[in-house]
Amino acid sequence: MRKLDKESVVPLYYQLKEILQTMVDDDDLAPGDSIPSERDICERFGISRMTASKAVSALVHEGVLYRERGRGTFVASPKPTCTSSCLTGFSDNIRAAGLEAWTRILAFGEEEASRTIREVLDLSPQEATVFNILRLRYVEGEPFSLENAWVPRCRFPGLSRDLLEGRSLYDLMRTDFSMRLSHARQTIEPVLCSDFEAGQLDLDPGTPVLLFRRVAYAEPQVAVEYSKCIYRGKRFKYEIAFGI
Amino acid sequence: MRKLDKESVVPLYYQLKEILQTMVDDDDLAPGDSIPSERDICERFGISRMTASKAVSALVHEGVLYRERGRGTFVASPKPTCTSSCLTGFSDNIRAAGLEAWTRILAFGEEEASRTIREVLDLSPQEATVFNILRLRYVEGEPFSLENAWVPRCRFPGLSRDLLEGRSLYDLMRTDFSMRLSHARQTIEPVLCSDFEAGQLDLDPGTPVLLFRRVAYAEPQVAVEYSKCIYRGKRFKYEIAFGI
DNA sequence: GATGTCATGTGGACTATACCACAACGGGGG
DNA sequence: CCCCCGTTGTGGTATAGTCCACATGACATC
Repeated sequence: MRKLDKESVVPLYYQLKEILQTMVDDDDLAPGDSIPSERDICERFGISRMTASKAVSALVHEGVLYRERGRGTFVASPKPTCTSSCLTGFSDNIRAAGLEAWTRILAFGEEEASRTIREVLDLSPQEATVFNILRLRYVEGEPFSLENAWVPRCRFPGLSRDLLEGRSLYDLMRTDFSMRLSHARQTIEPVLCSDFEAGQLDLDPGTPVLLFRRVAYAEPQVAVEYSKCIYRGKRFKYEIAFGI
Repeated sequence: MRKLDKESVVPLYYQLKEILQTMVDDDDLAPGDSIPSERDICERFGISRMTASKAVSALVHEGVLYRERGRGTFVASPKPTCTSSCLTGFSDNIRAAGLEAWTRILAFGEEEASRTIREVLDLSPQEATVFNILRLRYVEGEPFSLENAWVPRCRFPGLSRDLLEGRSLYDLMRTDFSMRLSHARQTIEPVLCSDFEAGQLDLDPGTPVLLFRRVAYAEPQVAVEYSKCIYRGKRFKYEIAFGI
């Protein structure tokens, strides 16, 4: 057990936090294991409980540990990192709100649909090739959302990066493929952005953002797009009017 | 200046945090303004410095305030709001989905409305008394959301904790006050939950959650409720169907 | 006028202590 | 055998005080 240096300029709680973090990293403590109680820690390291608690709190805040009142503090399971870097969008109505908006295509590829996407888009194995489009959207010159969309190749023959450049995907569906969207279903959930997403959106990694997952339908019940979109939440709020 | 209720189950630091948040929201404090020093706050509210510091820390963590050693604590620049309204049929009714739901009232108080709440609810100074209701909602036995609601006393004479116990606020509005809600406006933003919120919702502090701010209207354009609601995002996703 | 010093006020860190709510456990009584 | 009820240990909150590092402005000195 490492000791604390009470003369150091590094705060005690921070030193203690590093020690605990190391123990978790080194598997001295496995997920689900309890760490020593705060009172134990005080005694072992010769510090006050507030200081011990502060170190533990920091790790709890980072998701390394979790507390249960009356039971103890435990090592959390490693978070399934959301590196899927899947993102999507629905911001056609940004312009309708009178804001300047434009889109940069980061990647445009053709690939075999994963099982999830095949199921969501209801694709048979014969038509399981999809276009995967990763776009970064700007509003008023600021990065706004990172959008990852999949559309079945069979429904959009000849779709290419050049064709999409500078245009809205939905507009293109309408004009070039005579496809009118009828509705969409989407879910919203709050997540912490990954390093990549943070870099693209000009945020600090770990900033809370909104993840929209969407399936868009054309004609009755024909899924034509699946997308996952990360929205900056700190700067933009979504206003929704609804009937009760 | 609102007071703290030392008898409440709501922690003092959390009450103080809400007060400070309100002051920022109400523009009693503009971006760049310094807030009272921690020692000032202690004295004014009759609490210890650790408690004051904890409240300030929470707001610093949320980006509402920032500290500068030796200088003070200041109000951060607000997040620019971008509203994109989409037509949605948003179902507020969990029970309609066939799930068991119940509510625990954590606090029921009567207080003078802050300026923001007065403006939002369109209250004249003569009728600026509001009921403040803090409720924890459970779905299928699990904590689901933490809702802080304000309703004008003048519109709900005789409303009490007992009256609300075990009932839906909206149901009560309808049956006991003959008030029919027409619509509501709300914004969604992703935030990191505080220690208190985490405790109530059985989450780890810092877990990303959804913050819904809502204004509900009865009859054409009469605001009858303002609420801030924290939803667990990890387990429950909001599904929204919308036309394009 | 420029410069250095010092008092003051700020947040940062820490101690020592207290009481509470909750979970787990175990013993005693039905 | 099961259930109730203390006991014990845990984290949650709060108090009252201490010392430190840093920023600022007033003031004295050069």
